Amino acid sequence: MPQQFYARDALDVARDLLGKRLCRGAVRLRITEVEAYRWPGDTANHCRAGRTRRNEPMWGPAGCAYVYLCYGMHWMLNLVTGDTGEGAAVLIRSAEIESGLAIVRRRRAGLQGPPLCAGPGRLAAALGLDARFNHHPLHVHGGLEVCEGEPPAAILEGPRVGIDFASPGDRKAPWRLAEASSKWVTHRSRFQG
DNA sequence: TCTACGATCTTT
DNA sequence: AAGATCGTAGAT
Repeated sequence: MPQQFYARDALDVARDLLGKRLCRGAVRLRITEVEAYRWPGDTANHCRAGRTRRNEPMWGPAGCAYVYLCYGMHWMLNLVTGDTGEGAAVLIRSAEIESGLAIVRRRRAGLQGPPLCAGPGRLAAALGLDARFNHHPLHVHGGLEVCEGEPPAAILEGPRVGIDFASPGDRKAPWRLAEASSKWVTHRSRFQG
């Protein structure tokens, strides 16, 4: 996807990322679940308190990766959105493995059992991501990139996961999006009927 | 420096 | 319901 694709409101980018393909070498994943961290005023957003060393990529140009370590053990992949100077991003939470299953299994050697690619920690592990991918431009060919794909027929919308510290309004905001028909979605019961 | 805690995942 | 496990942020 061109850089322009990412230079919009995180919620719009999140919706359009569903069904797109996330590729690194032979590993190709179809995105099934995402979360938008918007700007400004989103109290769940890592940038809520301004610029810090960790959230640096989020203030930079759209289309770059924001990769950070969560709970001391899981890498999270975010794609920076909006204009430079705004702190917004989309967290990629789950995907379906379209190719490169053997490589993904190898990378997940330390973890156990299926599902292989549901949940943001597993997804980053499947792609073999770590701090080296922080700031990586997704819109540049080669390395890690996002390619065209078929959009989902129906989309589920619900509150984001793991943000109990945010304001009541932001905790309720339906900014987690998922492909309704996909098996590769976490916390299904938390979506509206 | 010091310390509390987190956009998770697994097993119980 | 809780443990693994460590970088970050805000306070000192």
